[in-house]
Amino acid sequence: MTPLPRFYNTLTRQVEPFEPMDGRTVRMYTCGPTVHDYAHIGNFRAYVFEDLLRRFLKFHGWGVIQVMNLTDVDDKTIRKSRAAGMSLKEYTQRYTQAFFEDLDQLRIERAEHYPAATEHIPDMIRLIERLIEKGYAYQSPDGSVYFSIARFPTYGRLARLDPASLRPGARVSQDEYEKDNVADFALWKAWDEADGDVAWDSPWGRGRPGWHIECSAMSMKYLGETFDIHTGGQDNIFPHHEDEIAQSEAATGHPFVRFWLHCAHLIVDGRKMSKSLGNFYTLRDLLQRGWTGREVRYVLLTTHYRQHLNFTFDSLDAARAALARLDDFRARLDGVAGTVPPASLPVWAADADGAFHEALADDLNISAAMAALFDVVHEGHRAMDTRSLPAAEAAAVRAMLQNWDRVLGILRPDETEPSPDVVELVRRREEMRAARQWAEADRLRAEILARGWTVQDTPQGPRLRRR
RNA sequence: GGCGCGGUAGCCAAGUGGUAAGGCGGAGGUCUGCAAAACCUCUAUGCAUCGGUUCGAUUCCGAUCCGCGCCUCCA
Repeated sequence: MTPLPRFYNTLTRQVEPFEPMDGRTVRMYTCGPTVHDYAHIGNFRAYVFEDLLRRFLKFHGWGVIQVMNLTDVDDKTIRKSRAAGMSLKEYTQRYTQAFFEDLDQLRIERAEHYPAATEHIPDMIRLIERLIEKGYAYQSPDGSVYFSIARFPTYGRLARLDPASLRPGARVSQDEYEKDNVADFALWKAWDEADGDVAWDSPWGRGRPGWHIECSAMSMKYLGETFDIHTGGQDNIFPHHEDEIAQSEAATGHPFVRFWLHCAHLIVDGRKMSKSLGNFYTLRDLLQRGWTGREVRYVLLTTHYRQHLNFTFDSLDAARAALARLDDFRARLDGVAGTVPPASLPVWAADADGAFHEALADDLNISAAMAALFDVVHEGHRAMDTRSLPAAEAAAVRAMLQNWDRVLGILRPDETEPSPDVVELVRRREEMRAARQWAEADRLRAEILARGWTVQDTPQGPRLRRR
């Protein structure tokens, strides 16, 4: 009955029907943050996309086991923690906590596992040992270990890159002469002075893991050697995900991941976000400017994930207006439905329900899903205008929207209560209105507005709305 | 240079080989003490440009122009 979801698989560059391997539970891995600073809205675009994916898979009826890694050891975390005079752990814990606070603001559901790299060093070491045993990795004189891409013939398949054409780029560091091939990548990095006291013992001496190996070790630990979905930003396709495939499949001999889903980048005012352009925003920056996490979520959510998202303050304005409309509709629906038990859906709502599910099943076509949502708002208002929406049907529509919000995560309003003085102003305005003292009533309305609330006079009495 | 993505109304953004969803914004009207919200009407003879295929293309093919991403550790 329900349509099988179809997703665009980077591996095949095609939209393919998706079903979990075991038919019931989707196992997915999502590349998480490097906890060296507050995450920016470009990062959160990816996490909101992954949240939509996870919520939709559940909405569709499957279980989900999602793993998101926390990279808490790398060049940046080491450098910044030392600059701050803090231990690595102390430093990364601060930003890990900030990350989870931001996730809550954006209404991003928690994954089942958030493994930290530093807590899985033994898993990584074992994986590297397997690769050495099988001849896919070699130790360099300084004690680093590299993966030999020459030993892995399908290297470059995901990114569609020809390994032979890979040339050293500007960012290749000085110590790379240790490698057999410039495109070989580090599995284990021998300690050097810049690492300070950050080091673990290994069969190859003291050092720390390379970046890619954590994702292979932790994903396979929690999800098995072959799992359903791996996601990330498209900038991770190469080299990160390419390298994950190489080291994982070389070690296990099995396919690593069935579906690779990548989201496109976010740009701001038509340009790449950068500190020098002054268009670089963290979520905290936007909250400080008075935007809500819900509004930011709306903007990040409602552009299809494979489309470049142009983030602007105009788009936040539009989000605020659209959410206000949704809130007004919901409030009106509540007024009609009351506490009556739901009946069956009116035809227009049942149609929209089907369209909503089908839209998301079509590679997460959020635009079409939102169109279905606004069709419901429109038809619902029309029905209520003509008093042709019985309470039981209104209750059914309300229940349907609550169900949709399991996927969208935007319909539930923020709980903001007016302060007692605003409530008092509203009460006095009602008195003035009852006494037909329009000038005074209007003055009070202006005063209420100045305090951030709009008053709507409805048949059920005055209704307050933020801003 | 290699690989890839995109150019649809004022802004954002779906989509289809048969004649352009939706959101924001704007104009007029209904309702309202006045508003707000809602509702009604209007807001792309055209989907970067030029060719081609076709009965018919925004949708397929080719070329051109413009914008963007990745090419070794940025979601």
